[in-house]
Amino acid sequence: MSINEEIISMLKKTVLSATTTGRIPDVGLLDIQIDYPKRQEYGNLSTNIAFLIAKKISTSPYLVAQIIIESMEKIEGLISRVEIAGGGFINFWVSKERLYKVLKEIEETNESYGTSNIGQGEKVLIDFVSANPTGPLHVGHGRGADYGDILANILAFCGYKVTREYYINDVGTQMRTLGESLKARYLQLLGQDVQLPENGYKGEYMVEIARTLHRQERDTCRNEEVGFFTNFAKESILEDIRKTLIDFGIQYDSWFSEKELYDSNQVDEVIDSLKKLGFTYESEGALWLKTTAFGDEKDRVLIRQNGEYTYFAGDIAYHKNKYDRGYDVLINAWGTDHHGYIKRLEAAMSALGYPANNLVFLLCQLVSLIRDNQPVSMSTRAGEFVTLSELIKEVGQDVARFFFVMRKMNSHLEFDLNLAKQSSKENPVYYIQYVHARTCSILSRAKEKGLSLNQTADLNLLKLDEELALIFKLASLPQEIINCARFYEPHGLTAYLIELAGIFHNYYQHHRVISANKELSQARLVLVNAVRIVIRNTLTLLGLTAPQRM
RNA sequence: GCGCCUGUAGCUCAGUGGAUAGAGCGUCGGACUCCGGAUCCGAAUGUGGAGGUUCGAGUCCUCUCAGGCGCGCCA
Repeated sequence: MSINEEIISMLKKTVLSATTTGRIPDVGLLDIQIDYPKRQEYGNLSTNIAFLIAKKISTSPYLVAQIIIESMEKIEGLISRVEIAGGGFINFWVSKERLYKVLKEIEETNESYGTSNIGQGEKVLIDFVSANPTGPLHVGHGRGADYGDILANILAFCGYKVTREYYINDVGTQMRTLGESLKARYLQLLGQDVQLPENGYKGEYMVEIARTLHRQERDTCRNEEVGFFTNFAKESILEDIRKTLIDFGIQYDSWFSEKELYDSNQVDEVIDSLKKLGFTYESEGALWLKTTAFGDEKDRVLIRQNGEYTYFAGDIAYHKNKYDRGYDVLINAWGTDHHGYIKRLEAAMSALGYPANNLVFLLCQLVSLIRDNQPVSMSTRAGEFVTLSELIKEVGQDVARFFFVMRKMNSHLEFDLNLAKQSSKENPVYYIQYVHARTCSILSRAKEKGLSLNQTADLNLLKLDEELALIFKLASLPQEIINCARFYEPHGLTAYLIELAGIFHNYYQHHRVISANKELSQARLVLVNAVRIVIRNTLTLLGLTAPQRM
């Protein structure tokens, strides 16, 4: 049990006993909150429980707090001091013994320190990036990629069974346009005077693909159908996307093709089901789904007048397929430009009788790139966007990943290339990674001097305020991770790392780890090692490297 | 016009309805002959606006102003 859990359990017991002895009336269930106070003189943790109770029974929070403290069912070795402050806050100081236990725990659990089991083995499928295979990933996709991957890491750490999936939109008009564009570029290489189609893909990468095709097949493809070119373009682009994601440190468990949904009749089947359920109708030559019956603004088309299926039709089949594969939670990490699409998909799934509340939509706001205080144009049509792989090349994988996840996903991200690159030494990524390198360096230095990590080190020697604050910060990692998982917000971990790094650097600057005092040195080495483990585990969750040297 | 998101320090942004609103960058001034100076210490500047809810509001509600995105038988 974590310290927070122990305190909550202690408070629950206390309230129960105060109720049974009649000192407090029965107030029912309480949502007890444990806070981290902002000021050191308020202790390590605080609770507002007295305010909650006082409100229900209309009395003074201070009085309630007093009663709670007097009837406190103390847990042995957990708390060293309790105080009332600010008119009703109850502040706790965690005992040294409890903190030393955390150090032991970190050492023993090592790579798995910070894990929890709030997921209880629930199966989660997270669909992220899923950019159309019509061009290279750009910077905006990078944010979604980073976010989805880190979220998957965090959920897995919290006991969920996570699958990362990429949904490939490989049917429809855009695919035809893609094939036509490649064919035009290819024929141009053969010296023919051919124009790109009107909404064709103008990017330079299409010329590259045409060159590759020409290199492989010479002029033998000149009479091939568009479908041939579509396929060739799709495969080369997907290969490029896959490679870019690997360069970014991201591996998918599954690549799911929309085309296969059609080929295996799953789209027709799902439309049949919807028809039988009576949620469809025909109008103006098209087939509509009554999404308004489930709160959508207007009904949506499934099959167009010209007989083609909409993207929506395929997506319903896709989500049905995901449920049928046995996933409990379906997470869709999309760009904010898809938000209008959520209602209709929820409506469709409700119509089919699937639990809509297991559908989770997480929207990443857009990214704008800034260079030399000027916005960088990222128009896809003109083919002048900055690709993700260019960004990785320019600022490095770690910096790119950290910058993407540093902000809340529903705020816009301004990615300042100059800041990320030129002032890289002032960069928070390095600030954090430096802690890792430094701890590694201290440990190896200690080893040279014949001081090794020792199970029997006397941790009681760690009694400086800075040391206890540092350990307490290490102790809060599991809870930090749980909070991130619960709200699907990984950016909290970046803040955690910056704070932890600050505390450590400060400590290091003012106190020697390795000194003439052998016992003290050994105790401090245990602390340093614990910092190393926590930093490394958290960096790993964020998809970042933990360098031993820099 | 309607819907979603965002307005917090000079800039980029944190901030479970809780106590004196915090970081980084930038600016200015300092630090051990020492385990890594990619470090540390110190200084300054504040919630777009108006109401409301309550013991308490950056956080919740209403209105308003400003910016972004979306409102296809595109994907």
